[in-house]
Amino acid sequence: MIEVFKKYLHLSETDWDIIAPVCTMKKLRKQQYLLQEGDVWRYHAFVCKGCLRRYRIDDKGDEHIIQFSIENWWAGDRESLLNNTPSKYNIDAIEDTEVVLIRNDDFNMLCQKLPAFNDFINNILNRSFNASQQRIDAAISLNAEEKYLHFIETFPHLANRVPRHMLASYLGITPETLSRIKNQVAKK
Amino acid sequence: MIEVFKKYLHLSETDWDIIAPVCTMKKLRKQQYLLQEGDVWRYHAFVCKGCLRRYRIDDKGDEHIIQFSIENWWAGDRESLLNNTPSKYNIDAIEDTEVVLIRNDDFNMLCQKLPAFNDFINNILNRSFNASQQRIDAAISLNAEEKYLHFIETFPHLANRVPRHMLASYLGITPETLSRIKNQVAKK
DNA sequence: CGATTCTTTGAAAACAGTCAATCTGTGTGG
DNA sequence: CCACACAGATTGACTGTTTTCAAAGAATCG
Repeated sequence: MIEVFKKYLHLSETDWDIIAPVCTMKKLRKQQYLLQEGDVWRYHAFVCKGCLRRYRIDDKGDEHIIQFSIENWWAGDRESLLNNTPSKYNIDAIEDTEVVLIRNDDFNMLCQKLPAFNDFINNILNRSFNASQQRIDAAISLNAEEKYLHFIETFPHLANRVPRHMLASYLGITPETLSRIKNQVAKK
Repeated sequence: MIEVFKKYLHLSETDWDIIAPVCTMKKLRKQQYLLQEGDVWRYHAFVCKGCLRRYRIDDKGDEHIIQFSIENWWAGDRESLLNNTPSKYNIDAIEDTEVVLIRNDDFNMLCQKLPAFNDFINNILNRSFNASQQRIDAAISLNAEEKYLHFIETFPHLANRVPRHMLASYLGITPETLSRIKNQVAKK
């Protein structure tokens, strides 16, 4: 559980004495919500095991997946967290999942007290930022087939782990199109 | 020039005594490059006046605009900056533009010495991050017409300021499609 | 004013989406 | 443990949207 967290974030034991008390372990069953549209998100969530998805439901009732979060990544809704506004997203578990939750004020305290923690977090933020820039690039530059190929190249592990219709939603194409593309690609 | 920078970032005069020496003013003519593909980006650039675009050129020679930066926003390539790698982007001026440049090490020094500066930067980063999340959402959820409407709603000022073919590139559609959509929308 | 670049328009082709039917696999309850 | 139900995946035929290519108009800049 929290061992995973520890393993990933290399800090001294005394640092951990500060971190541990503000951490809450949460287990999610497949399909279970971590956040529902309309609620305000107040945490930072570190995924120790499993896989989460963050998605929006549009006027027509269609789901659009903004993000997948697997082990060793963070999940949540920064927008809701920072602005104290109701979230427009849902977050739920694609697999049985375990997360560490840290309340926002505790989190800020950790960033202030522990420079190593702060650096760690900044590093993650920067990588996330770069990742979203690349996703924008892919979304505006590539056609459906290229988007699929780009995805399996960038996240080879995820492609088999995520249900196809969710992958389609993430890529911004229909499940039917994705299915046809997969066939087409397989033939080559 | 730097007055604009001052006006936007509210700090004491003694703080400014620290900031001013590490700032370089740079004027760019329309069309002039701030960064070219292959170069390593080593600065943080604050736009005082004008408008920049960051774009990538794909294998077919087509441009894809990742970002516009207008007054009071930052520009640059974080990926190149943080990883010390050659940039895959070009940045150039859409209008005559004035930017303040701060070298990365100076910038980090400012963040450390001046908490107010650090907060200011973090705030910008967070807002940029949220903006890119929303752009991803739009890119995967909307059709061409909706993308256009979403843009002029989100950035009403920019729509008239940016050449159409660049707006098309930013939205991930062709100039022809954008032209037709505009007509169609105007009729309603 | 002339040249270049940008924008618009039209027609055809390529692409992706929709709808409906079938197939597959998984899990649940009898 | 089997059979059934259900959700997800695939396939086909069709529709609609977007791109492509080519040409003609506008706008801009030297």
